[in-house]
Order: sequence, then C-alpha cells, then structure tokens
Amino acid sequence: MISVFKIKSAIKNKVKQRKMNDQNKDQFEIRKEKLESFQSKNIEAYPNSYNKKLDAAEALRKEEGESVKVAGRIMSKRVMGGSAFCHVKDSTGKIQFYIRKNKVGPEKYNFFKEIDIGDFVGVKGELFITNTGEKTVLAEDMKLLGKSLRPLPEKWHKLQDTETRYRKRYLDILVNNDSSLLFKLRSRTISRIRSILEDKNFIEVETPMLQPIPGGAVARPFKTHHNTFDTDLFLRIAPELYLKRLLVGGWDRVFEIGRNFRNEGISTTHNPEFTMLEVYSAYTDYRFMMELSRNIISGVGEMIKEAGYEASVDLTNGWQEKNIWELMSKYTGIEFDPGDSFDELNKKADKLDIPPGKDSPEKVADRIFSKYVEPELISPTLVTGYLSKFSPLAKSSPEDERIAERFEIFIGGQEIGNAYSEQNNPLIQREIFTRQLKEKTAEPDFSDITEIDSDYIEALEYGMPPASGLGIGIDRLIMLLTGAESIREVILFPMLKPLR
RNA sequence: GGGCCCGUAGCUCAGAUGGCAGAGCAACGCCCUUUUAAGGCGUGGGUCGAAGGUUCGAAACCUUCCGGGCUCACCA
Repeated sequence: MISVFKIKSAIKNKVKQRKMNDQNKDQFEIRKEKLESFQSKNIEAYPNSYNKKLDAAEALRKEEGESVKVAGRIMSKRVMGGSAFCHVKDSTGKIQFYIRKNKVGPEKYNFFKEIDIGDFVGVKGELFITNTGEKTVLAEDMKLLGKSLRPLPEKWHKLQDTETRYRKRYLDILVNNDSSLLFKLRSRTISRIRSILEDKNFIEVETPMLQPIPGGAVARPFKTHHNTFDTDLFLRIAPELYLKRLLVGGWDRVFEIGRNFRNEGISTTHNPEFTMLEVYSAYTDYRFMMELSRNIISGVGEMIKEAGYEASVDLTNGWQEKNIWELMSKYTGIEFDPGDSFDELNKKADKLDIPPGKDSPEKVADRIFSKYVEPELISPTLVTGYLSKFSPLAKSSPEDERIAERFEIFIGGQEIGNAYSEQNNPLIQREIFTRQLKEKTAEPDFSDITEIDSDYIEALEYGMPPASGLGIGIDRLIMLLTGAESIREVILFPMLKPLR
C-alpha cells in the first residue's frame, strides 16, 4: 500500500521536475546557450584558478591610482551603452568596477556584455574615484572565472522565503548579509570558546559519535548499523561517558565541541542534531564550573561587543545563583520543598493549571519550572537544588543527600547549560544505571537499549579523580547572542523534511 | 500529534463579495561612456503547491494530500 503511493508520487515528481525545468527555461536555457557559445569560441567558462591579488576589502584600502586585481561574483550590472558599472562580491565585501569600450576594446567589451549577474569574474585595473565618490576599479581586463546558470534572488528584497533560505542556505548567505554575518559570528564564538579553554590548559578531544550503548543523557537515540561488524550502533546523545573515561586515563582537563543527535521532536529550540560543548576538570567540584561557565559566557559576550554586536542580555554583569525550590515558590506563590511527595507535587501542579498524571515527579516539577520560572530568568542565573534522584551522573551534596551538586545555567529565559560534580563511585554508578535501565526499557521508545554501559563502569572501577563537568548548548548560546527566534536561524543546514 | 496561518513568474509581492492571472526586479531586443534599487522604449515568461469536488464559470469556496511558519503537546 505504502509502496504504491510512493511510486505514484515518485512519478508525479518526475513530471513536476520536468515542468520545473521548463519554467526555468528562459533564464536557465539562455545562460546555457551562452556557455555553449563561449565554448565554441574557445573561452574557458570554468578555469581552474585565477591569480587573485587582493580581497575586495583590501583593494578598497588601496589608494587612488594603484593597480589592483580582484575577483568575485557579479552582484549587479548597470550598462550604459559603451560603459558599465558592476559590483563584485567576495567573502570580504563588494567592490565596484567600471568597464569602458574605448578602454578594453570592442571585442572584450562585447564579451563583458554577455556576462550575467551571478557569474564569477576576475578584474584588474587602476583604482579611481567616481563622481559619486565610490572607489572603483577601472577595468583593463576581465576574465570569466565561473559561469552561473541560474538567476540570483532579487537584489533589493533579497531572499525572503524562510524555507528556501534554509534549504538553499548558499543563496541566503550570498544575498542576505545579516545571515552571513550571523554565521560568521557563530564561527568566531566557537573559536573564542576554544581559546578560552585552551588558555586554561584544557585540551580538545574527539570521542565516538557511533556508540554501542548511547549514554550520558536521557533521550531517544538514532539507530544505525555497521556492516562489517554486523552490529547495531547509535548516534551519540552525549559525549559525557567517553570524556570521563579520559579523566580515568589521567587527562585532567578535557573538552569537546561537537554534534549530539537526539531522535525527538523538532521545534524552535530543538534540532535533531545540535552542537554541545562539554568540559571536564579533575580535582574540582561544581563550584569550579560555576566560575568557568561565567568565564566562557562573559568572554563570548565581550567578543560580541568588540565585534560591534549587542547581545540581547548583559552576559558580563548581573550573574546570580538561585535555588530551584525558592524560585518555584517565588514565581508560583506556592511553597515548594525538595521533600515534596509525588502526591503533594501533583496537587500543587493542579492548582497551577499544570496537568498532573502518571508522569514522574521530575516531569511535573519541570513543567511547573518551565512555565512559571524559566521565562523569568533573563540575566544569567545559576540554578541549584536539583534532586539527586534525577541527576544520575552527579554526586550528592554532603550536607543534604537528596540534593545533587549540580546547577543549570539560564539566560534570556532559556536553559543554556548544565553542570555537576561527577559521580566517580563505580558501585553507586552501577546501581543507578541498573535502576535506570529497568525504568527505560519499560518505555517502548527505548526498547533498543537492553544493557548498561558496563565498559564505562569498569573504567570507573579503575578509579576516576573527583571532577566536575559542564555542558553548554552552543546553538542556544548563539541564539541568545544574536537574538535569533529559532534554532534554525543559527544552524547552517537545519533539519527539514526531505522533499520527495 | 492538536490548533492557527501561509504556498500566485527565477526573486519580492498584489489579486474584496467566484467572471479573460498582474506589478517591480531579473531575462530578451533597441537607445544610452561616471552608474549605484541607473534611466527610456518595446517583448517574452504561469498546470496560481498537488489531486478531487461544488459551479455555466474556481487562484479564490469545500475535501484530501504535499511542503513551510507560529503555537501547544512530546522532548532537554
């Protein structure tokens, strides 16, 4: 039944595809014909290289009268009979060139007229200033470096359609400067985080993304299969358990920036693959990570300022530490206590218009927190007081066994990170894993998970130093820094339904 | 998965109550040697997301499907 439907729709698509091409015919076909005519005239439309001398931005810093050689994509073309102005764009910006028939001769000029917006060209010539004051290259020669067969989005309104912007991100970053800047800022942010950690003698490592038993978080994993070993593997949901194996091996300060994969819902704050920073530091507890996360986030905040951006929230000042139970009491007006039973919690939830039900108490508390407290946590807030029983990889506080040595970072009403003192007692860890497994396998979604990661427990049995760990969601951090409304705006190629 | 909204030319968008599918940019032709959203004259371009239905007549109304956005739920 399914296959019949699929075949039908596949046929429809073939037909549609052909029609799409027909629709493009005008501009696409015309450009293809130009390409063919170039080839017949022995003009190479796709040369292998070009000896570009200067980026656009560099060329613009040169003086009037100096000779420059630049290259890029033609973004605009204004022809006035025997002369024309074009803007050429490379990764550093745009520069204008001016080409004149009586300067380059009729043959070259006519060739220039064949060149389309979107084509890559190289231009050399002297700089001059136009009547309207723009530094411009007076072309002595122009070379085609790459023919474009499809028209670019419109120059004034640019590319607006959200879906097309995500699916054809190359067009988005080409014509929408804001988008291009955002992703460059993302890159710089990650590189800044890296340098902050390296300065503190953390070393960057890479751990497996293909794991036999996905651990380090609770989430539905993606499943895959390795042919040679004929074994099922999972895409990691977190690198945590591998990074802590490195602590066992004596590497005291490690971090990883990389992709995690969670087979769950997609929303404005969730992409199935997302980038996490995880940091581990031996001989420290979660207090150390409070300091470190502040260093990282305010460091990034400073960089943003230096780059001329303004983060929507002050990331340097106003940091505070708050207890989750006090926060919940404050923002709901109902007293909450870590000792609350499931029943009591449900009753309070009911008063707050939160559906109670068969869920675990953690979920109920989390719902209350998400609805009433989270949106209020605008300036950076380190939230403590999480229950040990819902922090399976964290150590409990020596003062109160019920409470984990753990905090989460909230900024701009969003969870940005999570940190705790790491559980290094192999006996306790095994017990917790075993209990978790029983609970998990009761749910159909986790039926693939049939055993605990005893390899990890074995590592712990060799002895792991006391340590603290921190995880920061990079995508959400970037959202915060740029004020992006959706995680898709900060991921170059976000997950979309494949077009059939 | 539920609710609301969107899909019209390569791009950006108009098309009240059903009556011959439009504009700007881009393209093509002509004019134009300092323009910059260049300008002037002219031309071509559409299975109105898809399929059914209602109707004398559907881009518009109804149903289903496809894709997207927001939101709730699920979920860190």
